[in-house]
Amino acid sequence: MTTTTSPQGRTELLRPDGSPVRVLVVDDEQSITELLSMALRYEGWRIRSAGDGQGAVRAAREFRPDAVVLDMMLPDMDGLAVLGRLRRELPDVPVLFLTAKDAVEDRIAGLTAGGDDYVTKPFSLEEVVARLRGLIRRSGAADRRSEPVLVVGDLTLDEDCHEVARGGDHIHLTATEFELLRFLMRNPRRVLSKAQILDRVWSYDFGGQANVVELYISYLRRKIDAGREPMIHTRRGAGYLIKPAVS
Amino acid sequence: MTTTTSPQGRTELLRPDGSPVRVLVVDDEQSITELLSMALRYEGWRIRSAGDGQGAVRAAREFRPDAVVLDMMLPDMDGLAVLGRLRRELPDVPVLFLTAKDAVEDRIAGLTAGGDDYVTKPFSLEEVVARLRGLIRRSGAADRRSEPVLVVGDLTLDEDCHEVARGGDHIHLTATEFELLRFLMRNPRRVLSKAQILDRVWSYDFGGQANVVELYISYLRRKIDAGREPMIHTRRGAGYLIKPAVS
DNA sequence: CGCGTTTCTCAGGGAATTCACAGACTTGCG
DNA sequence: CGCAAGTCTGTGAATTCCCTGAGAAACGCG
Repeated sequence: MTTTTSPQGRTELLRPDGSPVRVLVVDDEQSITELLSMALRYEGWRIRSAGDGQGAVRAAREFRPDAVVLDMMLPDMDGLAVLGRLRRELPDVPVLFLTAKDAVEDRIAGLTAGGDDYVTKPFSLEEVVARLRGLIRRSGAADRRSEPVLVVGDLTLDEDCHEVARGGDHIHLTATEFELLRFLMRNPRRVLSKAQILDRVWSYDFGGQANVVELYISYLRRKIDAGREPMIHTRRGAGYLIKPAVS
Repeated sequence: MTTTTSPQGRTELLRPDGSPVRVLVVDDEQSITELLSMALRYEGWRIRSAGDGQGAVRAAREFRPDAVVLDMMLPDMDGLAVLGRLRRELPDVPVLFLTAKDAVEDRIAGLTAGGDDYVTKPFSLEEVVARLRGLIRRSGAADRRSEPVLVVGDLTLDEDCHEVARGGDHIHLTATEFELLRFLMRNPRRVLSKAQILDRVWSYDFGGQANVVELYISYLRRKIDAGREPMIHTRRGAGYLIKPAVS
């Protein structure tokens, strides 16, 4: 796969032949498949969705996806059975498991040994997209040149090892801070509204106050902009944006 | 999509084949659909409107719009249900949600996640048009060349990062000032009456004095024309216009 | 289980923004 | 020249928006 720059200025993954990456989404809750389809389409990927094991296998056969998002709780088949059938259709395709938080983690842990990955419900879209990008990038067909490091000015964020540094100084971020910064850095120089940020960085069932965003922006500023030329800017009444400090 | 310049000097979005962009407007208040239809037609777009979920789905099927404006409060169906049905008809079409101001915190969750956007009622037409243009521009079908930067003389306005500069000097504007300037710059060399400006830049339920326009023009002049060749001109008894300073 | 870390709510304070009002000024015209 | 309509802008009040400290609750790890 190679990367190109979309009209939005974001980089998207492509297959070696230049066609878009194909992702199959399998979940029985339609609201989830819709949410995921929408978000993944926006990444520039081609999406097919299925609501049960039967449909998943059928879709796998004819759609030939490059990656699969698979809920482990399906109505008609055991998750493992579905996985087995999928594997027979698509031996080398990476799978991102969706699982309930309290589900037996060791069983999943065993499954991910082959290079697959998983996220727990309720997830944030940034998380799903990031893991999927990682899986696709690392899967055999992926172009190795596609970079896992985001750079804006002297600020760098490594999606692989979850490390952030500004001007050489390493910066420790919590999980939420990291995701927020990643979202900002994947959309440099663009104003992002608090609603957009909330929808993307917080999990889909978050029902809290929108001012967590303000709070976490404030945390990020303390760690990233402290004593330096600020990179995170407020556009009053519109949102926030990150851009290189031109000074 | 490509951009062309109309005889009046405005740039409009077009589809790749040169036909006008199609937008579906869904709202149960007829006054709103009429207001929006009128404003969006003026952008050179082809408009269809629907007053309920049923009609929206039907219209989506046969009209095949490039974007949808969707009120989340419809009489016959839940907004999310309508959204789901629309998504099945038009998987890749961006949606601009209309929502009551106090409902924002409620359940916008996930709505803007796919690159969609929303505005709160009461909205200003400039806001709706601008967001819609943004959505259409960023949607897959958009022409890569369509620029998010307005230029008049040495004055530039970037709609993505909400930045304005004249002759290289960065200028800070408030939200209202920004929208007013955007409206002026999208209609360069054309006289805009105070009534037009009020209808376009202020929200449709604004009940104040008409001289806010004068006030904000005065603010803009202080920031943009201060100590330079003026670009904002008064046509006494007619309105205002912006044009490059020829000096 | 216990402790440190992380996430999030709440509320106060401060600053920016919006807008009304009123008086000064400008322009066109009789 | 003087008037009237139209326009400009200083002042100030109300409001909105944003930032951040403090602390409660949830989490994670040994």
